[in-house]
Amino acid sequence: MGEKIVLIDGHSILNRAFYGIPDLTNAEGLHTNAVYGFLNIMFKILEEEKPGYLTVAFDVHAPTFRHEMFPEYKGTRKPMAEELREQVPVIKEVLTSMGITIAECPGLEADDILGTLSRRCEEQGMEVSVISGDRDLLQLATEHVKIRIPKTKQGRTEVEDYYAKDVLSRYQVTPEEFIDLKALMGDTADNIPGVPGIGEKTATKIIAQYHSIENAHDHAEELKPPRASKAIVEHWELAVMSKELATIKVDADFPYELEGAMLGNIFTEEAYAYFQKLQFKNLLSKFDVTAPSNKVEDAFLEITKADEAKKILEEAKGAECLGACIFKDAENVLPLFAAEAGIGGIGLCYGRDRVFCIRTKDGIDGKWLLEALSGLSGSVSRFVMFDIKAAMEYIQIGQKENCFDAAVAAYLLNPLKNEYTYEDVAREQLELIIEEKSPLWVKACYEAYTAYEASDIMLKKLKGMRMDHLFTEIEMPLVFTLYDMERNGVRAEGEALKIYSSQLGERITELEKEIYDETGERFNINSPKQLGVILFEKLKLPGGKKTKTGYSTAANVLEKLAPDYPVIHKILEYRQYTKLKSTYADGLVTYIQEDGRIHGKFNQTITATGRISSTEPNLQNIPVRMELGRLIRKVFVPEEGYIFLDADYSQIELRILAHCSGDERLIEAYKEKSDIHRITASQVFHVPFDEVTELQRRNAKAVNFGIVYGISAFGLSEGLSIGWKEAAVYIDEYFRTYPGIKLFLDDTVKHAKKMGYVVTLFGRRRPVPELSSSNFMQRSFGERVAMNAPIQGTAADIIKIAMVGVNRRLKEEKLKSKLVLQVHDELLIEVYKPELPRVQAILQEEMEHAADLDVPLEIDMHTGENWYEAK
DNA sequence: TATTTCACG
DNA sequence: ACGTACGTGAAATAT
Repeated sequence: MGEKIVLIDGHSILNRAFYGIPDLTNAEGLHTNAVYGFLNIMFKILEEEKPGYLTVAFDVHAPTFRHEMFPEYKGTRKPMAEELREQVPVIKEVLTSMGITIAECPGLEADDILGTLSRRCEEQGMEVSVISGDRDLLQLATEHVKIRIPKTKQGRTEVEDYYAKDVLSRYQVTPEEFIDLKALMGDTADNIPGVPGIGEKTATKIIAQYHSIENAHDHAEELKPPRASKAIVEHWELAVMSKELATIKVDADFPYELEGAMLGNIFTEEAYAYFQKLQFKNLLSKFDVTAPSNKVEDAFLEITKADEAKKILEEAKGAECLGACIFKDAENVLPLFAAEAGIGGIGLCYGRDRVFCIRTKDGIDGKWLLEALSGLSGSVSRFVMFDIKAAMEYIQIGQKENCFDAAVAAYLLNPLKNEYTYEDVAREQLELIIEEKSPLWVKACYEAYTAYEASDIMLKKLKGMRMDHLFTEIEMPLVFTLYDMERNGVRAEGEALKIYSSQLGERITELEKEIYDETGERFNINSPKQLGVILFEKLKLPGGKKTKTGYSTAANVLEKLAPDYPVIHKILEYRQYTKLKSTYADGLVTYIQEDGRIHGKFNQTITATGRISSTEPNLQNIPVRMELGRLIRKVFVPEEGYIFLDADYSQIELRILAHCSGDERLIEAYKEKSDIHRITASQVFHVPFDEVTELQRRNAKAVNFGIVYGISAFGLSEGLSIGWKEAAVYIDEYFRTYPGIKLFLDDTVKHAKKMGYVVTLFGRRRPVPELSSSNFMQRSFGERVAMNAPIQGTAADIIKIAMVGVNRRLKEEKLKSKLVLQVHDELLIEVYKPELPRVQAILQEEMEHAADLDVPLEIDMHTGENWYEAK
């Protein structure tokens, strides 16, 4: 067998990747999904084929036509989406950086290049694989030329392979005849007209029998459907022209050196840098080259001697700015012992040539080192770290006012990213690429250096974006508030959870049995796949497909589809119980620590809107809506002598909307009465307040929700289970009633489209890149985001202010009561009983006065011996 | 690792 | 013609 070459249809694969992969952008806002998808397909093919040669063909973008004589059939093509267009030069650069040959030639389409190259290579005795998303290429298939069509199914790419015989068995025509097939049936995507009235079926029949349009034309009288017979004679010229259009050149004349297409190492340093810039993290693992060394690194020093460490720590005292990090002893230590071993060392930077990693070795004790760092944090003018809250497990912060959390700053600059590591910040703020395989001590130096060097840059950017106040006065103080809250934790009764769990377990077993009886089969009820088959195929329930992998068995779908089947209710009940058992009863016990409390994490750099998120465990989604689940809250209890005090804002988001829009009627409504949904119903439906029906109130409530989510008739109709048109009427009536809201929302979207981002009352930004998408769905999503983010974000700002205020007051007034939970618009405080009146006053003041709006901020407050009672 | 479902605001 | 409500996280199953 001869040498192997892979030929890729550049635009076709890029196009496939673009539509097959959800939108991706790198830090600079450059769209990268098509490039990413292209590379994935290419790597997959290369791994499979291991070819000796590779070439990627592109069309030249100057206005050239494959067939100059029929330009009208090429001129109607839709313009390429801008998000895709901008990726074309990128993929070319990336390929070039990998030393991959790009073939393009003015006047020639990629198809013709591929056809000609495949023919030339085959003639030299090579095996050829042509990769394209375009079935036109099938005409090139031979015994040695394989056409490969990748399909992105459910995120994975599968490839359909066609040698000549495969084309025959799939389409009943040879590759050569495939051209004639196309000529008859036409191809709208490629602007090949074909013969009117002849579709795929007829065309296949004709070509399979007569092998060419010419022969078919000669035997026109015999052609089977008389309709086709007539058509082929009548439109003979069109058929000939179509054939010409459909024919790919295999003898084009353009320069090409096979030697240049030989595959060397494609994982070059240059390519590595590109991949980093494009943020193709999981593709970086394919590289085993080392990136070029950076100059800053030359100044880094590893310190292992105690006296040197002492000198440095002394020198760092009183520095203008100190960047620091703490790292664990990661290398070659079993996890079991790692905790015992403590830390591996610290990174320090207080000048561009003052970058050190001090390791805990021989004479350097971890505890001593951490104490020294604690001291430094109080002596320097600015103390910078990534994730100070996490660092506080190891050090005590000297003065909180001078702290700068680089991760939090980076989050404010762009809240859409997944993580805020020093590597990311180094790349984005310092244009510094850190080699993944660097030794641990070098990484520590980089982290400290990045903290030191980027803090100023980021602060300037925050100032420029008017977020310096948000950062210094809200987010940084919040770091310490969250730390306190995590440390406090919340007490939970493990025994009660276990009892609850076993009770659920009993009912689950019962339900399981009943479900098996009624379906006549034992299966895994938790498997949507198995359940779907049982319900929709075996029991033949009405309804059908929903998700891309099969049937949807989501509760709302099942409820709507088959409310009359008792099995359905059993299954939904089963779901409810298993959810409660696994996620809450069993899930929570594992988090109870020796002190009887759960110390969950509250994350400050996760959400796109500015909200806090809760993990390990998530304490922000403890059941409350259903009584059965709500019971779980009884296991959350204060310690002896304490009582829970819970306060939540009353409709904070709608109040924010009232304030921001300045809509007079809504503002008036809030100044008067408290049942806002009823007022809305009364005003929207033009009925007296006291005569509003339950249904009207419910509808008004849904509309209020919809407004906050970024209203759409479709969404509202889903939420209310009503028709699309009816929902549109509600929205229309709502906007007629509150014209200020409509104006405000329109304005917000307009601003977002112009500026690319939206802002909260306190200056927090959320970029909305989806607004510039050419995809309708994405763009609509962007519009809803633009309407929702300022409202949800402002609510987040306000409760953050309240949290900081409450926590500060509790500490200032030396109270024993402590903040234990935040659930977006709700705070839970464990109150030392004698302090209850004082704490109630503090909570009320700090929450209601966190912001000064045109409408009052009201809270509902309750006490209780557990969380169930306090809500 | 991705998908589905469901808990919360 | 397109096909969704906004923001999260955990567990279980499928791949």
